[in-house]
Amino acid sequence: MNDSPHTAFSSSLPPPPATVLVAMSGGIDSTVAAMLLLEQGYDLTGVTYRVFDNISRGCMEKEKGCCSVDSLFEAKRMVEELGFAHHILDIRQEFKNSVISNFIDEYLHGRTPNPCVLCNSYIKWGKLVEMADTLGCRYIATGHYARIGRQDGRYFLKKGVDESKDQTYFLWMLTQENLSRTLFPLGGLTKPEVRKIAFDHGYEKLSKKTESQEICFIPDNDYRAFLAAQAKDFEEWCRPGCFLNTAGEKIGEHQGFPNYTIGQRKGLGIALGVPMYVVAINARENTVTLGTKEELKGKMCYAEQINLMKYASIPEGMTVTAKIRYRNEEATAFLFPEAGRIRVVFEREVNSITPGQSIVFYEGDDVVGGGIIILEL
RNA sequence: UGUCCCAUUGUGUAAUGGCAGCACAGCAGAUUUUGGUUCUGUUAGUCUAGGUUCGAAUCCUGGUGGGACAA
Repeated sequence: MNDSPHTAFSSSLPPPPATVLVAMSGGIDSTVAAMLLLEQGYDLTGVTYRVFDNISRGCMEKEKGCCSVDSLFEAKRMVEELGFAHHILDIRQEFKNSVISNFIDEYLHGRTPNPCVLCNSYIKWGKLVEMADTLGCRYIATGHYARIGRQDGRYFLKKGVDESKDQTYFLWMLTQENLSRTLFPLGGLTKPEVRKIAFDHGYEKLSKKTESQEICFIPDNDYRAFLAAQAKDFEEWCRPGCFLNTAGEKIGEHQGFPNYTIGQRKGLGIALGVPMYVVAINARENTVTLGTKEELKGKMCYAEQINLMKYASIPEGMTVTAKIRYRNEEATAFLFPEAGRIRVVFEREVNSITPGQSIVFYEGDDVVGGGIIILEL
């Protein structure tokens, strides 16, 4: 705690000066990250993505989402003040073809996607590395609250020191190549410390900026309306169907399975005297099964699209703590590698295991790896 | 057609002559770089027309609607 913000991370960084491509969102985190790198003597170039055209969707809400056109100008202005080169990279087409199309496709298959995970891997780091190579930058940097560890020739993520802001859950898909070139200047800092740095540098307004939130390409936060507007033949997919109980009996009518997600309680419009939650979605049958909080619990799942970090392979029965959604407590789990996937058995039952969401495995602060949850083979 | 029973917020239920309450649903806010969860706040009701009473969801009479038994 007595470490100054600067020495807190300098020991793990390569000796400056080195060239760094820093992703600037216009928010406080990436801006402070850039400030810290500058003070360390790095040679910076900034880049801001234009991922989605919010203006064309009639939404000009201020300071909403990391990717609004508004924050784009904010980022450019910041970089000008800090005094290094800045590029705007228009990747709307790639973003639409990867992140958004996957988002829609997952919902139409009855799963619940996590677009941030894909975006980090495909867009943020994918494009960052590409651009760093083009510009001849050795490193890339972002304002995430995460750290990087190294062991036996492998790179892995470590949780940010500020556990309440830890963002490793969204970064499990990063490759060894990604990690080997990444700097996280904020990994050793807490959010209040970051705000103070911004304040001390004279950026009072920035220091009080609210957190970005919601899905960045859905500014009004209504993903159901977004699906209806963007998904091809949505009416074909989204038809009223049966709410079932866990015994398979009809207990009501739903508004189309893509409108629901596992664990959902609000918006069911069904009153049974006790809270009911979505416990299963069957896209093929167009049924949505409801159950009590107790019936929401589960003890195992599979993880696919595995990305390993700390170790090259997972020993049979390895004990880890697993996180099945952001801001959830980790749960002790045992891993059993199978062909192309991992079977995950939880020590105790956990709530609402949701197909499509990420599961991330930890060993203390270290990220062992992660995958996408599926329940049935 | 005869007899009996029932009717309270969107739903299910408490209150037996004395401030209509609870759960679920709904709505709003807080939290949150995904969806959801969670927390806090909140809207809304005595089927209808009369009568008894200081006072009626509650007792009496008619009506309406639903159910059961009888045929």
